[in-house]
Amino acid sequence: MPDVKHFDPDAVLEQVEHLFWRRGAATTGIAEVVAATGLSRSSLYATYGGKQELYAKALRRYVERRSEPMFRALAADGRGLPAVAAFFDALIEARCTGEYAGWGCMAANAHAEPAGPQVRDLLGRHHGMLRAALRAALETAGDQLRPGLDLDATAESLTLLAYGVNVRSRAGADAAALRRGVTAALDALRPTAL
Amino acid sequence: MPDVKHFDPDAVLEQVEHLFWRRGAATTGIAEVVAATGLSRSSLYATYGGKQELYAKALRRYVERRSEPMFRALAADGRGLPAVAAFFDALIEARCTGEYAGWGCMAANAHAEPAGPQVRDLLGRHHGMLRAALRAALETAGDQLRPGLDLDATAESLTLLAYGVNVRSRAGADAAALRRGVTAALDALRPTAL
DNA sequence: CCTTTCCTGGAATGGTCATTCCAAGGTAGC
DNA sequence: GCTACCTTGGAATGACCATTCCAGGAAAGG
Repeated sequence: MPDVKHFDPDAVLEQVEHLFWRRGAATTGIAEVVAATGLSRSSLYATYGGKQELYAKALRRYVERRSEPMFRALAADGRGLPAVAAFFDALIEARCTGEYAGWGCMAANAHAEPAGPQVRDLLGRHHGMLRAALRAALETAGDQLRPGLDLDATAESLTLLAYGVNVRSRAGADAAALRRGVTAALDALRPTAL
Repeated sequence: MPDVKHFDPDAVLEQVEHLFWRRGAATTGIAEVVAATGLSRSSLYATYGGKQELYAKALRRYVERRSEPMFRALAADGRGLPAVAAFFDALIEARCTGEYAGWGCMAANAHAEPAGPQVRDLLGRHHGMLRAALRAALETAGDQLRPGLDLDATAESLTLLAYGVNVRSRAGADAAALRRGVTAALDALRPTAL
């Protein structure tokens, strides 16, 4: 009983993820998925279900395998503000140079198109985990931060900043400009130098 | 020679703008545009061109008639930080309550889909004008700001923040949370109270 | 080595897409 | 009131969409 697949489902899903990430869900046809993966239509449908499910699975892979590892590293990094700065540096680097430049963040992109409950859950989870990671990083910042700062609200503002970076990077925003904006936001959190 | 149209082209374009704004370009069919406007296909094509041109015209209307008036008001308001706070309050109010709640910003949404040169120009213009307006407002803030602040970089960071608000509001983000995030970002710009 | 079982590939299908075309209708000038 | 012209509405068109189906094939158990 060869109930083993003749291909690696996760490797294929990664190619699908790349396709939906770059092109979006609505404008990407199954024919393109077939061409990109080399699989046949029937194998795709049998393995992953229809297009909506396929997109949801690809987005899930993106969130779990790409976003959340970065969020976990940020939350575990105990350095405080330098950790936050490193996170944003890595984000801008990933968004503006290399293989995925100009693709933006797949989760941020997904906000623009009509989404089913699965996708909506993933977007809420993405936002919640980023916010929690930033909050955790800020908690370790101690006196790197100006006194009296509301950590919850600050984490929320940095989360929104990250979404802004993601969106604008898709329009080919200048990496240096993004870095300046992020640096300004982080510098404002520091105590006033005397 | 009745070269007058039997309808108001701008009123129709506003309905089209609403449709594309809410539903996105790729997922909206011409049939829906016909149903929403009451016009016939031939009138639409004769007046506005094909779907791409129609979308570009609708986005142009959005930028010129909705975004830029707010940007101009922000740039002309001489109050400094309160002007910026009022701008963000109005933004969140518009994004989370009333007729357009959950629609996000049409220009921010447009980042997610493949765009022709016209659309790309409009997105650059949108970002540039918002950034310039924030910069102008910050210039009038005087000692409401902590000393030594880089106004260019701060304007960029607030621009990114606004895009973040726009994106997240499309996923039904809580208005109060957005307000807290914005407030934290603005508070960080103020001089430290002693 | 043969049978059984499930996966695979390509063709087939009904629906929807953007776009075009043509006859009908209404208005301005004469 | 008549003619000429432009706009309109609805039907027609060809391409592409997501999805399904069926025959062929490869691998494991006996």
